[in-house]
Amino acid sequence: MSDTTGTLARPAEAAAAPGRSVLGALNPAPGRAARGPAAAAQRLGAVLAALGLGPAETQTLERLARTRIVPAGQCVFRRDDAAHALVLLLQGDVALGVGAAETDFRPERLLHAPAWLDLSSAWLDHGTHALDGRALTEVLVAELPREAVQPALDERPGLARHVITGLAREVRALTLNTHDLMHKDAPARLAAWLHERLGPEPAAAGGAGAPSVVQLTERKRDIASQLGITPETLSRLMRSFMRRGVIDVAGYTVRVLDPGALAGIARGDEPQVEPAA
Amino acid sequence: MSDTTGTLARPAEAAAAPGRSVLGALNPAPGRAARGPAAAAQRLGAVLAALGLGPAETQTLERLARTRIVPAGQCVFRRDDAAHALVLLLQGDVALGVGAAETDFRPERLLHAPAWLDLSSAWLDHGTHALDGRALTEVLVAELPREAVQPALDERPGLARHVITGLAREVRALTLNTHDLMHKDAPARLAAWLHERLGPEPAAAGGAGAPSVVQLTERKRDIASQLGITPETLSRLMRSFMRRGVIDVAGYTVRVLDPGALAGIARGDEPQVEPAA
DNA sequence: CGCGCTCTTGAATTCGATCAACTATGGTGG
DNA sequence: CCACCATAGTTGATCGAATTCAAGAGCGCG
Repeated sequence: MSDTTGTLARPAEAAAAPGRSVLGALNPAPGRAARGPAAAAQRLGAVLAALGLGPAETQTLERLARTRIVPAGQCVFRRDDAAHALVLLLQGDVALGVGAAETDFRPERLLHAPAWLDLSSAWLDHGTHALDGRALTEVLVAELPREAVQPALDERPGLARHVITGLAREVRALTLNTHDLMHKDAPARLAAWLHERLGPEPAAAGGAGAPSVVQLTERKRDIASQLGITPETLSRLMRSFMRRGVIDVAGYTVRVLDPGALAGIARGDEPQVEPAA
Repeated sequence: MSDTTGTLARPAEAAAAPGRSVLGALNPAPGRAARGPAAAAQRLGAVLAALGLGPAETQTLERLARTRIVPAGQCVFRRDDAAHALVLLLQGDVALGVGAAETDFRPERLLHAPAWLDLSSAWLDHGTHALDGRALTEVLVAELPREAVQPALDERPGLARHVITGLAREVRALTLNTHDLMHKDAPARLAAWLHERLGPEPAAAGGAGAPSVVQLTERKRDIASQLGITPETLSRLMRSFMRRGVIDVAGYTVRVLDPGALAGIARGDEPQVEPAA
């Protein structure tokens, strides 16, 4: 098949996207969590700051947090576990989804540090985590017990504000996702997913000067799982887009040739015509 | 078809479920919103109290709120409208969904007063409402401008706590909904929906003494839309469940004959066998 | 009564899943 | 070094669930 070859066995960890903005400096040892209490504490402070918290709030939370290392493949938390703490992902990648064993686990969302793993469950009485959290790499997490955060919240308005904003963002993302699942078909969802990871490409004036590239950092089966489709369907869709000249796929590298067409497919208004040739 | 008849044209508004618990007294004039500033203010206070806010928080919010009446069929807010305020539903029913005109509007969630209509969007910078909100009946809403709520939040910890809890509940509901959409088929989703509206029926010892009844208060097409299926499929599923002896449908009244079987279908572990006869 | 609305039922169709090879890659151990 | 195996992805054939299209039935209302 011509030159569609690329590394197949795994998405190259070394090929991770170059760190961007403030968070760039936050990935010192990719794939390996910071070892030792001192390193963990330092990392916690950096992550809290990166999430937009002020120095005072950061210090308050640092005192409450308990950090924990979870080896790759293990569960960070299980759904139906009582959620007594907010969970923050300091380092590594975690999949939120369902499934008993490491096999047959179906990820619904993938998170990369730094990010909140579960900012909501602990606030609900008798709340449990809604999903399993499974470490994809070795992972460093911080847990903030609700009982301890509660009073801190009352004293530090900035903290409450941060929690509210984080939750609001999550509500928005979930609402949009739900909408897509209900009303968009598989091609539209994939196109939207790809288009979203393009970032704001400011209208390259030149022709084929700098085609936008999306590097897939996760296995295709996990991407498919997030989109609510099977790996087979994902593969067929990729090929279909390729035949239409919208993208060019080589292994885990996707070059987007026609962002406009991609957006059209994502909106669902594209008539799905495919050249017979 | 024997006695499956029932009122067809509309779900009888008068047949609304009997008011339950604290909220029973909150529906004085069903179908018609409280008229006049005084009535609106009183209703606002009652709703805030019913939502679990203390007297101090209630008074604070009462001062900030602006109430508004929206006639049936009109939009309470449009998606892509800038969201500058939290929106609270004081009276009436609203559908959250998408669709330009009153026809071809696809509801994704239905809300009955008292409830938060949009507790999240206003917290996001440049935030817009994620969905259209369309009044199904004449509706009374209260809007709490974010700029005004913000400082109140810093002074009254109970307020922040309430917002956080509300958002956390929403995150949980959306997460579970997303999960169902991705992994459950149509019969399972419908069964789960029905089972949820059964309420905690405490194991009726008697035989066919008091079969649990679910009164549908909305059009079946709207129920289907919420479940992400077509009205035709909903109709077929209802009939299928009926043939299996799980439920009995008469117009907008659904009698659940076998809650256990319903739960089984909802879990998806039921082998979908249907008696040939 | 006829019109408009909602729901129902049937037939045809289509999208995506499932099942089953087969290819490509990387790691392991002889 | 190479045979061997495990894993990831691709491709094709087939199946089935749910939508679409089309027609009909029940009910309320002017």
